Amino acid sequence: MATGILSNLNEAQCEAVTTAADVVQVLAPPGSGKTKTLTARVAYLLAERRLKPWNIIVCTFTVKAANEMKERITKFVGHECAKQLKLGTFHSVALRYLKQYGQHIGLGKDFGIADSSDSKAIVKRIIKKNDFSGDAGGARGRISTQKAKGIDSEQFWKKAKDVEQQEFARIYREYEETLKASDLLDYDDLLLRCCLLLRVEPACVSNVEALLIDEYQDTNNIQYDLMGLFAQHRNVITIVGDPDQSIYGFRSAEIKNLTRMKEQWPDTLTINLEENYRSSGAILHAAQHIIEQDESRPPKKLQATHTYGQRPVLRKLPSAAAEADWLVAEIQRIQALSGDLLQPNDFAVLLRSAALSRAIETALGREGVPYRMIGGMRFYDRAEVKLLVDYLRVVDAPGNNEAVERIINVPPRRVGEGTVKGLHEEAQSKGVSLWSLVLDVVQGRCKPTTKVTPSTQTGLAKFVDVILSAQKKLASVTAESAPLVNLLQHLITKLSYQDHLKRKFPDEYEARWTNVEELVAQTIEASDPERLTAIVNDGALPSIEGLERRTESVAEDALSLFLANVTLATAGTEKAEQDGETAQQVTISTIHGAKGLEWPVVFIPACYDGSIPHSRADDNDEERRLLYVGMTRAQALLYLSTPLRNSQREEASMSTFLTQPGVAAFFEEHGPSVAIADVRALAKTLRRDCPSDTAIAESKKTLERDEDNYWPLTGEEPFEERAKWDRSRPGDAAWTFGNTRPAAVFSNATVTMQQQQGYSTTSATTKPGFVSAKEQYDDILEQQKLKKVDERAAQVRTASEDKPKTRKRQIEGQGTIASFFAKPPGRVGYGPVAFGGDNLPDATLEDAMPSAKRTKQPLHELRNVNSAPLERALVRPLQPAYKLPPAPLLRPSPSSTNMLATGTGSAYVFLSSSPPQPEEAPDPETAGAMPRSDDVGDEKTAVVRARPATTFHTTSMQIAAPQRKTLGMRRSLQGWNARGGKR
DNA sequence: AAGACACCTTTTTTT
DNA sequence: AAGGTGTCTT
Ligand SMILES: Nc1ncnc2c1ncn2[C@@H]1O[C@H](COP(=O)(O)OP(=O)(O)OP(=O)(O)O)[C@@H](O)[C@H]1O
Repeated sequence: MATGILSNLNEAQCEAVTTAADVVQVLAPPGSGKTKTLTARVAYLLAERRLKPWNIIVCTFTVKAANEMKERITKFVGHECAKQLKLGTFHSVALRYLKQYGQHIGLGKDFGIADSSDSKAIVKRIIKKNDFSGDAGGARGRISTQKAKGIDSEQFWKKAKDVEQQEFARIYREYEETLKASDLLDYDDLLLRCCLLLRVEPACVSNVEALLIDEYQDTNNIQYDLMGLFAQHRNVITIVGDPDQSIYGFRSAEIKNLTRMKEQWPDTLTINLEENYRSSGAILHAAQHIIEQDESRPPKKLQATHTYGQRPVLRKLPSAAAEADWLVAEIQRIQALSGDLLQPNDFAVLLRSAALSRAIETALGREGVPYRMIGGMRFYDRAEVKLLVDYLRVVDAPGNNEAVERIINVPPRRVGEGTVKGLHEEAQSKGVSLWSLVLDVVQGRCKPTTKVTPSTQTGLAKFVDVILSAQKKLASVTAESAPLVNLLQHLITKLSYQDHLKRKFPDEYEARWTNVEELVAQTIEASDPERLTAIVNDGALPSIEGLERRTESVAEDALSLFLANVTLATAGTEKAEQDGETAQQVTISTIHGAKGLEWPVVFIPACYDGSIPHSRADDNDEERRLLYVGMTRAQALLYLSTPLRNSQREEASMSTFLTQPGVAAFFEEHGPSVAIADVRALAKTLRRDCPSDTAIAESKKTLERDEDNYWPLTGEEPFEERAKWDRSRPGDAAWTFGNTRPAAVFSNATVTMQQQQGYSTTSATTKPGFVSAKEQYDDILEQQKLKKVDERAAQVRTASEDKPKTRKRQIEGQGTIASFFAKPPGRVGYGPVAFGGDNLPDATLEDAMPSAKRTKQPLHELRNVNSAPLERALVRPLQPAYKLPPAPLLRPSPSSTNMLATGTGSAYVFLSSSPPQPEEAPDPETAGAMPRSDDVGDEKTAVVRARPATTFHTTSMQIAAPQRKTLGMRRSLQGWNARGGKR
């Protein structure tokens, strides 16, 4: 057993895993196998030391890290054992203790968790009420900082010196009172109360035999205390961390906790790992050089185990849109030149902030590259989903004033701001909850001092009815009958939620509704009795003799369990992640979200001042570490880039971290030429089989351009800007080049360009290279124009022709020329693209898509993904659904759950970027290029056909009848619709 | 007093 | 794109 655990570890790692020392710190740079060591130690403790899984606590800082950890441990010890570990984020572990032992500190069982919007709303109201200045977000952050320091509102109140501090002290105090009144704990409270509990009742953790913590550099002081308390009986602690990767200072992470730990446990064994198993030498060198700009940092050894490899790329592009186009073209180029050694899964785009994803998503979408988005706006934070969740929260715990306030007038019930404010204050002064006051008012038990007009009274009555009937529903239903789904369906009906969404989001109703469907699907999964029982049982802390413990019941606690998971962002993520890994898709993530993960190819776009380092960041060193973390995610290829103008078209200059003297020497100015030898090296680094030379040559042929030489290295616009002046074009407004996306021109062209002879990478850095490229460009332009005329003639009518909307789009640069060309069969995209608005009025839709209804080819044959969800798509009506289709949603049997589950991943692909689409121009030539149905699912035969992209941009979503969309997929769909819909 | 509509700014990172 | 603000109508 032990040999299995230790077989892939080096000496230092082995020592860390097997050491008899109680307290162990593993301090090591990125990619040195820290997480691997930690998981191996868990396995070792279980197998060799015979610890019981339920006596081991494993803590991480993010949900994703927790899932990743669980997966890795499962590989060692199997699911049966792994699931019994007390493994999770600090917050979720703390929550378990509070749920089960909270009574020892006077905490009821039914407390809720305040999410950030609750907290912010509370603070905002307090500020407004008291006429204080300052922003709610800032005050909220300050409260959190104080809590992390262990200073409660009373302490702060006492030591507040100046007026400003007193003002804040008041906000802090009222905030705490408000939480208490609603029986809510905020994120920090979960940790604080858990600390309190473990101090008051140490027996709670008397069973704990070992504690392990990943990414320890991210601990804040409460978490530090919690660590000591969890381990207080046996003091067996293993932590791994890297001070250079500390990127959570904004939530009070203290790197000092490393030394503090050594002081508290003087026998701490510190082990350093120095070998990097992840990245090529070139990437490590560059990353190392950047982190060493921080002069306060002690020098460290970092030994590459891989070859030097390709130097990372530092690229300048004219605009954010151009950057995105270049990036996508590089993904396609590298995949092709690697002979499909690299697949979409192997690429990641890492961003400083989630909002930067828009340009990238647009470009990926246009090229039909499937992707998934991690981080950013969460599924449960979307307005249409959050509202329903808030209803559920009120049904679960009507004392939650915050949630009541948010839903009391949505949909509009003529209960306005003034009334709510009045009632809220009245309730507060009476010492009752808003809900019970409203209930009394409606049921005539109490006349409010607040003026309530008759129509408002009616509105309140409606509201009360919704909640009461829902509560009844919940109570009357047994665990076996999927209480959550029934409850949610009840609410949706009772609220006429479809109509509400239609009114509120006329342009993007479909997308919003799809999210509601997704929520319903999530609750199906969450209320699967087997699953619930498993969660309750495995989540339960072991019972300890002589210690009173509250247990959870599947029937009664399904709702609150689900809601807690929603707030802690745990709900649905595990499944979504598994699905995300099986489907072939490019990952887009924030850098924070990417910590601990790795990909063969990593892009970090938008490396400009203001983004990295962020303009609002107050610790530049942390920003630098963030860049370092991003860079060290890459195994084989790393691309940094910056647009010279950001998405708001303001001038942007390259990040100061990248303009320091000496940095340039570590980078290439453009993407690498990839020769066959490079592919072999790549295969070796990734420990994969190398494709045959012929396979590589074949896939290379599908590329129009096998060098990264389209965009000038200076960051200027490429030639077609000049072409615009040089050439006279027939008077077709749609042909305006404007900001067109030239990359798309090339990758979409049917005309195969002759390979550029003698055009080496080095010459790409010189101007002449571009001149010759221009000639080829002109050539292609000519041919493409001819082809365009042909296509136009062949098509009775192109949808975009008489739509000013599309024309405007084109002028804005949303893929003009590309629209008129067929992609070569075989590669480039991964499936047909369909995008954008499902929001057009039906008439426009039919106008726009005359061919939509003529489609002969079944949709699922058009793409290379799992066909199951597509069949679901076909069952769905073409017109917007006005009813929840009950069939797929109301089968709570395990098989249906599975179906939905697998659907998730693929639907993901499908909705995120490349929904299936009917053939746009059923012309025989392109039809011949269609894949046969038995080709479906084979990556290599992915075939892309002619399509006017602009048309799809605006219409295809409706035809593609969006399926379940999963967590994190978000904006792809929604953002698009929002865009397509306007104007 | 509530709602509908237009117009404005502002958008870090996570539990 | 969502939240705030301001104006007008009901
Ligand atoms: N002894 C080893 N031999 C071969 N490969 C290893 C070894 N140790 C780790 N690796 C590999 O190195 C990669 C990085 O490992 P891991 O994610 O555990 O590193 P890490 O130190 O946790 O990185 P980070 O600090 O970035 O989270 C993984 O692909 C892992 O499989």
